[in-house]
Amino acid sequence: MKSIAEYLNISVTTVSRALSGYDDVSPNTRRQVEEAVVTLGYVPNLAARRLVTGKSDAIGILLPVSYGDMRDHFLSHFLLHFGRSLHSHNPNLDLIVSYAPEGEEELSTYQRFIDSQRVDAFVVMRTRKDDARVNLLLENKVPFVTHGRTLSSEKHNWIDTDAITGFELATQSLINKGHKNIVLMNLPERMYTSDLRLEGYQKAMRQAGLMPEVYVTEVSDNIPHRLSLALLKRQNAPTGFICASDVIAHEVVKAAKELGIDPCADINVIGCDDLPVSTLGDPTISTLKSSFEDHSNAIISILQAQMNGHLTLPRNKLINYELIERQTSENITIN
Amino acid sequence: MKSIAEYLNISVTTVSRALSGYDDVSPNTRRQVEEAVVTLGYVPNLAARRLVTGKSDAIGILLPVSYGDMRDHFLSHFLLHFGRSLHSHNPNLDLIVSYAPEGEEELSTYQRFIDSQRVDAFVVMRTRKDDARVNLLLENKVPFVTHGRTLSSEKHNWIDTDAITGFELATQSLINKGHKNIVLMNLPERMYTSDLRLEGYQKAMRQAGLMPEVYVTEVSDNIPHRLSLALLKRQNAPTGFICASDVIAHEVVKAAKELGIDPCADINVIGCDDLPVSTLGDPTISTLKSSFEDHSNAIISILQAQMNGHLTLPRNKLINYELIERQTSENITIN
DNA sequence: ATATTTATCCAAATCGTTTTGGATAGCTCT
DNA sequence: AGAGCTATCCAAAACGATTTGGATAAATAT
Repeated sequence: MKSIAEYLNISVTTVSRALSGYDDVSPNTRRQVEEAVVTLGYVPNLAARRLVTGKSDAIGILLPVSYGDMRDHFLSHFLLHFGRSLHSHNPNLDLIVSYAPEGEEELSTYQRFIDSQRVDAFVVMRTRKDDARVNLLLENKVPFVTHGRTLSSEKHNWIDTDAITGFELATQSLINKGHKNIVLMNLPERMYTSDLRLEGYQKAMRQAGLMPEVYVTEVSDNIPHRLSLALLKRQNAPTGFICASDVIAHEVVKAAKELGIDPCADINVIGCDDLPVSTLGDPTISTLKSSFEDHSNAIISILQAQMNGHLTLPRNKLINYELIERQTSENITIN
Repeated sequence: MKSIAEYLNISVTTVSRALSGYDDVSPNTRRQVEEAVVTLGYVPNLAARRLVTGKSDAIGILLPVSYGDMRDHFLSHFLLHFGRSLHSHNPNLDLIVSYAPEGEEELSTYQRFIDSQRVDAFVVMRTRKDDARVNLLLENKVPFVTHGRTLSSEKHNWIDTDAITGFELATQSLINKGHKNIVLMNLPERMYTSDLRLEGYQKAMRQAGLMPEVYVTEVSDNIPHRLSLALLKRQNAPTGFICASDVIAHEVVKAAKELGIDPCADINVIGCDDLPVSTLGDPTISTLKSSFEDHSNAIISILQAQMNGHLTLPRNKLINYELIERQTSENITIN
């Protein structure tokens, strides 16, 4: 920048103001500066800019994955999509990815990030009902959006899938096919979304005068598999399975096949998230899909509004689920 | 930092030197400074530090994914693992993720990153045989490691899977089972790794006096599926399939099932990368696995050595493939 | 003709560190 | 006692941008 100033015999101030679009620089000099930028190949030094402005032009995302979760499907795909959206939206915004698994060091990791002003804003994934990260960020007055609601949603920005409507829809669709015995295989209640999914499921069941039956399982390892086997083997086995993740749905299908039960003709299974596993497997698995694109765009637009100070009240956005019917919810006959 | 200096009645210089571990500060003052850091809750301002040192304490990874690849399995999982390894190795190193799909803007994106000194080093994914990114980074003297070799590998740091040995091993294992008719379903030759995989396959086939037969396909959509159908339907159909990706292997299995061919008893299929798809499907798919952990650690250790200036000559590391035998390479009888 | 406004420019301060190049005082050694 | 060390400290100059608070000259208004 100094070299541009010398090259054009003007002051550094003017160069800076010309490039920042101030209106107290003549059209003529502005043009000259712009030309000089090209010929001299000037690229601003981010550290200097960040030092003086106090902004880092970066978004942080502290992944809540510990070692056991490393095959997490949702997060890794979401990350890829979010990064791409952010980049296409504003290539000058950096995405800084780091790790803060739920537990002891989670909050201190956030605190370090905040204190060092590494990022201007956060995206908080996998929100819990009562989420300490939210309080920490609110106290520090750092812009952020959560992916998922919390019990104090009215105090912060969030986006979320419309889990109630989505799971009501899915349950409804199985009810319409004549299923009487429909179970919900839900994720742990720690996450708020589990409550909402449960609510949607219960709503549909209640309306149809059916008895809700709910199980809670982690996505990992063989818990969902063992649970599926037990359910399918029992006397009055359920014929409809609403699953909080495609991975769980996949386990139900696998268990059914092991027991000689046709996962399409004898039972129906609906998963959630439209992960690759739901189309790659045989049979293909019906699922509740919400667009990563929509998630990312919603987050980014809220974030930008807040970073520009346009936001006084918290904003939020519900993303619709769409029921994708695949082989595991083909028509069947219930006796 | 100024507040610490005032608090202890010493100079800012001394505070800085105390914290940076210089030996011209007395043990006593050093202790006092350290205590003051805690009581005053001091956290260094990264922008200021970066401005003066010229280092950014960040690693950049510019993902070569365009919209069609968004379901890329390898990259998204690799990213998650690499990030975690980097973080556990040095939590103060940021990982900056951005996007530079192969094409027009690829190099200019790299150039912008280099010029703005956003990162100290790059990880370059999906290397091509003749990779312009490598030249650009070499010219700019920026530390980097490629994930995959190039034709000018001797000039830069790289890590790679030992594709020759791995694919030789996989091919060998099918030969040992009695297969005569083994095809390689390879990825496009643009990437160097395709050549090496081919070489390993050919080596094993030559040694056994068998005729190599190679097809090239992208991972995407229905190309591998159509190819599989055509191969399985023909007169003298192959019984062994070595696939450059689990996704391709999965398509072979799917095509076989569609044609009433048992993907375990009638043919054998071996994939590559040990992606979730290979264990989630039915049948489970045999695969060549290399540990993400090993990849990440190798990259990080080379990167750190180079960033510390310890490196004069380029370094590299070959990661072994391990053949994971699953249902698609169970014993079969070849007529 | 003088006062006021407008359009354009810039010197200097600032952001919070690190680094440079001594300064000082107390010891040790002849 | 004076020279040479050693241990400890620090003032000031960077780093490269933005922002503040005018300065200047030309145009306009009174």
